[in-house]
Amino acid sequence: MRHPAQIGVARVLSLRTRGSMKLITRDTDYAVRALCYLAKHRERTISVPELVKALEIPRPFLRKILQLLHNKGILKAYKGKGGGFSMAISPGRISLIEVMRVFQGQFSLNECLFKKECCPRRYSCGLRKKIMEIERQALKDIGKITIGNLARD
Amino acid sequence: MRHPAQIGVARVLSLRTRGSMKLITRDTDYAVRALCYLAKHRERTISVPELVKALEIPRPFLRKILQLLHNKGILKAYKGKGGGFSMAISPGRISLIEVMRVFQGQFSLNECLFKKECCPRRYSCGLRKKIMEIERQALKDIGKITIGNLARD
DNA sequence: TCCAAATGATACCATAATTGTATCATTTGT
DNA sequence: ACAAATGATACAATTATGGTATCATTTGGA
Repeated sequence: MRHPAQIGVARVLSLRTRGSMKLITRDTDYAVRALCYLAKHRERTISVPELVKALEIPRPFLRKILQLLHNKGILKAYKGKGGGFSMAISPGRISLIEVMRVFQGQFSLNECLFKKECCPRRYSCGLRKKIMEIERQALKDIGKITIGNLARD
Repeated sequence: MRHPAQIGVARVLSLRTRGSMKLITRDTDYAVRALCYLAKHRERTISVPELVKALEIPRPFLRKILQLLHNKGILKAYKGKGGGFSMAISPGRISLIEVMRVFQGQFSLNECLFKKECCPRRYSCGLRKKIMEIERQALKDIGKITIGNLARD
């Protein structure tokens, strides 16, 4: 009679140890903070130094983030002395999902499933349908969250 | 009169270019494939070589994945000639979420929000609540998908 | 008994993503 | 003219991802 090999005690086999799936990366997070700040002070033009002070985000990183938001048309930018950034769109019309897309790319639950027509794996189409439905719903919900909402606390 | 700086044309500022958020990583995907195969042949013990042939997954990587599934108590392992792996639990009781947790760690939409009590950022509690609700729902849905489901196609 | 075939444990490694820094050019208000 | 701001872009450190490789151990069977 054959018996299964014993299960080891708390031995960590690595292969993803400390990781934890995070849907929102740091740059998205910073971007949201900055956008909220700008949304709360729409009357003024806000400079990077001010944002750095208020939000405690590393300066060069924040600059890059703001530049990208500007290039994407989400912010207006004013160069020169007294310059800075301001919202280019109403905060209520900027959803979290858009910000996520700027910094994290398109959403796709599992790349593997999308390569090759309908995937050579038998199981995948079933999984794909279900997963896509979940994704669709989550996107819809995240889409409802706007900078406007968040800025109002 | 001051006017906003112009928006550049299709200039890519890097800071996440080709990335696309994927919720299911390759090892989870491989694990699911392997589990489905095992689920479909519960009567037998399946060896790595057989799985490699059937699923076209790189051998050493698959071995590591199976070992981890074994250590987590999801698979039974038989050493020695004629050995291999088999399900330790009913496929219907292994949900996708568990497999994801094994390979991708705990789910957490945004780490930043969880560090420091309730976060020094004003906006975050609002965001956190909404995001957590979305997360909760998605987890619930993913939890409903089991290896049993998937193996049945 | 010995060997081949299997897993167990673990160390290593290449590439890409993440999270930044640093620098120089340009614009603009005073 | 100068200082203060953004624009563009190159570089860099750390971690995650997706693997390889190696040696030890177990086990069935000739």
